[in-house]
Amino acid sequence: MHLLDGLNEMQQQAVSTTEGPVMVMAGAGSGKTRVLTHRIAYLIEELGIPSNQILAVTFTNKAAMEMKERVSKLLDRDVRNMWISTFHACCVRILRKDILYLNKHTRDFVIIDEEDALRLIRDILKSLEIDKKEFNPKVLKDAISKIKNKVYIPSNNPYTEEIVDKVYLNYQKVLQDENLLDFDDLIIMTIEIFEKFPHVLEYYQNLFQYIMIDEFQDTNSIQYHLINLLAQKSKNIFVVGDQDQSIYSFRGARIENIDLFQKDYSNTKIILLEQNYRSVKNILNLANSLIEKNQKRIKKNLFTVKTFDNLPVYYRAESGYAEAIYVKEKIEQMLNEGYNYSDIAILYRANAISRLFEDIFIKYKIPYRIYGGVSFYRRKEIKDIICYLRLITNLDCDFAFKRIINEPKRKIGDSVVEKLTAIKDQYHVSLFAAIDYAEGIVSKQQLNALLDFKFMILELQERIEDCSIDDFIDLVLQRTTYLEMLQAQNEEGLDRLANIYELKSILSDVNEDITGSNYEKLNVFLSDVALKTDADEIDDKEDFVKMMTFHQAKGLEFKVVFMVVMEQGIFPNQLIRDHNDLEEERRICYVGITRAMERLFLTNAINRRYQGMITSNNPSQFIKEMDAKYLEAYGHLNGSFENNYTRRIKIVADDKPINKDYKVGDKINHATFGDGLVVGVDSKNITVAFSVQYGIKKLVANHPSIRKI
DNA sequence: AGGTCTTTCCTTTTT
DNA sequence: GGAAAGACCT
Repeated sequence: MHLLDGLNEMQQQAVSTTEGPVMVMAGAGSGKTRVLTHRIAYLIEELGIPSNQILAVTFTNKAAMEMKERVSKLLDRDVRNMWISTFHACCVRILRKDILYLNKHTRDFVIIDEEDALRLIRDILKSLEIDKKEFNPKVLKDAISKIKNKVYIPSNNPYTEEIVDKVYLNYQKVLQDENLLDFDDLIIMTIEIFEKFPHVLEYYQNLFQYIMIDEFQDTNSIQYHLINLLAQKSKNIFVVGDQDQSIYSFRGARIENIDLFQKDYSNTKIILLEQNYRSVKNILNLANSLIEKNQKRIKKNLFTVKTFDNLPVYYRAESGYAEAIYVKEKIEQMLNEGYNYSDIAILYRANAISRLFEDIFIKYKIPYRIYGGVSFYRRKEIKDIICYLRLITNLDCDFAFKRIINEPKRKIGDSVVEKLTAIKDQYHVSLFAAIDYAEGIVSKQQLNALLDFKFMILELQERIEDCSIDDFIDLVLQRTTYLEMLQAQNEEGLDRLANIYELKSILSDVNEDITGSNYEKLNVFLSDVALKTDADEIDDKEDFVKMMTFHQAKGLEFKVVFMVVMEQGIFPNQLIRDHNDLEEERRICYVGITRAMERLFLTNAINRRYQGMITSNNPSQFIKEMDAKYLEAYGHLNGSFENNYTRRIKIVADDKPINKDYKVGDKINHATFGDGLVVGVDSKNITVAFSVQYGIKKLVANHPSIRKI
């Protein structure tokens, strides 16, 4: 049975235990994706389960895509129509079919992202005349999301329930009126249909004979509720998770679901995957020694057979700049040792940290790519063009209308939109249709601008089938004068235009993949564009260093990992409130370490510029918590905080001397003995005269505690 | 309505 | 330090 070949005993068990509830506790790098993909293939090939009766849920598009690809390879056939997707995409697929039951939205609802939602909240605050200085829209949005996700809200929040409720109700009303759904709604509405219309639920319960959930430790309450509903009938539910890698609790993820699952499914079979196939011993031991400091966890015994002589390295630089230089030098060293740029990843706690390293990499011509930050589909110009396409394909889409009515500027400002909104409310029409009632309400000039806009959109609508959908972008760009606006902006405009051309090439793929009229093609594309996050797909062909946050690195692996800016206040972050938060930060650190296969570098600096200020942070407490015998430490290890612990870590001479070629008469500084004068030099050592207190010492010349001054 | 100066705010963020 | 929202001026 080839699907079990090459799997260890536990993995085979996980693949072949198909009936009833199963929970797999899969440590980092223990081959859980392998198990999941083989299990799907096993169900289809060995048990003859129809491929559309299996539901596999992942957390990222990337993970879903990877899983589909691997299953497709195992089965040697097209799996495009299988239910392998994220929670949200799965719900969208259900809602596009069944949302009419709720009688609130139509099937062509528009999904809005977080930024769009925030925009709506700001508008609502304005209309309710609530001061946004007093009530931060972002906090309100989070509060609303927490209500929707049924997450407990601490009672000490200054946001009186009254205000939150008021904004919440208005927000929901706007969403319904404008046929919009936010990310939370996708899950909630699906549950609502299932609970109100049992025959719909039954349909899906019968459809999904086998359900599999990846990254189970990161499911939140309603997601858990959803899969519970679906699995009620077959009880063939298979979840894979690792509590030590739960790093999304700030978004409502509940590790408790692991316990809950075992209670809700009393006959759960538990399978432990404890062999790590990714990291060498020293790295795994280091990770284990750290995560043991978490009290709230079940001990496990993750082991590896991979050995390697190198120890993970800790380096404390003098400044953020020096830290980046060190990383650059180590990258060069790794290249000499035979690694490629693409084997190397720089991981950090916050996106803003990438900048310093970026500057150095540009200067020294190290090819790199930053993942995350502002993702492609969130860029202003992309959203603008998408909203043009939305309005053209659906004139009633007020949300799109508001975004682009004055972009590029056509002298239709807020006051005009307010007037149109009043007309809309009075006649119960869309904003676009409200233009027809605007005569006499807006000035003559404004009316003309509105009519120009109207005819422009109508004309584009008529010409939609005239060319391929990607070429239609050019038409939109020209006719709306968006192109003209960008061309007037020099460099920035060119960047934005390049992004739009990128969108165009994505659309040309859509053009080939989907059959039907342009109108239909665009509708398919637009229907779930909000769910797309990374057009920045990893391109393995090119050779570059990857830079990303720890969160983004989850599920990935790299031969060489740099964990940078390991400083107290940044990581763990200063905003943590309690012990639970600290444990989550520690798990983030654990996730970071366990991404590394062969080489690991932890770095930080004594001083750095951060958020416009010069700050000096202590080394991250996590460094101190790691078992020192798995670390080699270099650099500026002096200072009261560290004296304590430098004793605990091995200080070994750096393979590259920081200061070389001393000669008699040089002034140097030693970490412990202070300033001194070189009085003698031989092949390896220097003799230095320090202050009376320390006298004359013979020292290893390239020792990291010595530097030239 | 739109340009420019000034103030404010900064975690993480699979969807 | 730098983006983004807000205030102020034209």
